[in-house]
Amino acid sequence: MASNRQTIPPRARRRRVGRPSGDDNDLRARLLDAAIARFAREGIGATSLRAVAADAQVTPAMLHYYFGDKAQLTRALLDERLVPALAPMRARLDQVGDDPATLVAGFVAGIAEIVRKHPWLPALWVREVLCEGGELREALFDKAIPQFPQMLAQRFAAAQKDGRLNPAIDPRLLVVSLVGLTLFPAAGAPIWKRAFGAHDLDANALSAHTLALLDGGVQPPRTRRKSNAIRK
Amino acid sequence: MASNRQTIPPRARRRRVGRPSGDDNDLRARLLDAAIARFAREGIGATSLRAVAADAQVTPAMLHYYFGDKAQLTRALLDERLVPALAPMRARLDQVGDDPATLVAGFVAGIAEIVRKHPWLPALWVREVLCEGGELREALFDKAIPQFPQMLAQRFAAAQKDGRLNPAIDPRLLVVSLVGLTLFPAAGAPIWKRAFGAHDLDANALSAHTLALLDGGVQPPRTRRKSNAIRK
DNA sequence: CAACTAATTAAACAGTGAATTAAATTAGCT
DNA sequence: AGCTAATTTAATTCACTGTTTAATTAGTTG
Repeated sequence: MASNRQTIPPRARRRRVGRPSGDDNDLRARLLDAAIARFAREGIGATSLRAVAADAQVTPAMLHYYFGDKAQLTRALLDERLVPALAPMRARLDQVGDDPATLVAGFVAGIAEIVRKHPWLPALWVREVLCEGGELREALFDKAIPQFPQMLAQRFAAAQKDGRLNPAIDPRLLVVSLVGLTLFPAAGAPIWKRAFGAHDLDANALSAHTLALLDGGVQPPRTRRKSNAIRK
Repeated sequence: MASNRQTIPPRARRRRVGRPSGDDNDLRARLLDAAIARFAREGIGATSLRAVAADAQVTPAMLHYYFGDKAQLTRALLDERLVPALAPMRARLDQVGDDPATLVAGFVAGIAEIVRKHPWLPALWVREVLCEGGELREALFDKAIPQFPQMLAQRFAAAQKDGRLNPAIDPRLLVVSLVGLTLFPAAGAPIWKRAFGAHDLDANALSAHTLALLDGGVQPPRTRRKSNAIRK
């Protein structure tokens, strides 16, 4: 809403009409970058192609030239940005063994790496996957993470059968909890950093905390067996 | 009191013009209900007053009559729905003591109760508080939860000093983790229920799982201290 | 160097649906 | 009978949106 007054074009940064000279050969990638940044910040539905074009200092017609229409742009974003961003996680989890502790550690580290490399991802995930009616939810169900959560849950369940996982937790919900302890804090970082004034907490601190919580829970090592405040 | 609520007269889908007969005196509350449901499903920005009015089987002009404009409707929603919905949590946490275990259990139970009573809340929270640019974020910072997270974090920090909290976790991030383990799974329930086909998992199962995870972490009780001797 | 192709902007097109307001209509209350 | 409260109808106002066509310029090639 606020950034849409372009009737007076800034004289400085204005391209001449016609084919430009020089090497602007990765413009398509720049358009994708601009689009994904806007989509993450405002949501796909609320983002106009004009805004994306303005961010990339280009006219809306360029988006049509490179992508056709908005749906195809979104699809390109999914295929060329989101799916590749998530891909390393699968490889990583295939490498670590079947032990729950290493699986969990691998997941936490994997999300941390993804978030570090693609800062737009948590917000986009929340908006377009977590929210009902998000435009990427169905697509991700179909192609990106076909049976990824199920695979994780099954490995947890197998470990639980072998007595290598806390028997009181649910293997499927553990996957949900892992997302809630990694992607969710990443998406909410602006909030809690401000709420706590916690500018000393970086990604490493978050990972360490999360791993400690997942490893031992809230109680201190000593009183684990004696204090049965939450014992069924 | 509830004589003429949502029981639509089968013949008259459309109301007649002019003041209606009978006691339709809780219409304002019904408008708020319709609005909050839409806002949670589609987001405030994407919801038209027309849609809200249609849901309540009323014309858009009624919304103007009762609330003025959209901003005032949103404000009313915040004051009369969201804040009261969150209020019991504070009372609950004042009752349980300062022990981290009871605090955590109280928080989990408190969120579960809120979600049960107000099913729209998780989605609305995600959309309008968690997402950047959410229309309720600033308002909540100002009035609803003024120092609520800080208070929790301080109580955790104090307990940690006394050795009653796992020293490897961060008291502030523990608050974040708690939200990620409760509100987030509630908001994402449609996703994971579908992903896992987990229709056997209800709110109780979720609470039990979460408490178990927070209490002991992922590892089974016996093998906690880096032992690979699997005791059965 | 002429012709063709690629990249780009400018400007128009064709809708859409939004919030809000004014006025008319009906019911209840004194 | 008349005032007030609660509704709907219909009009007003208008900001944008995605998309397309045509013009313009730069490289490329024969």
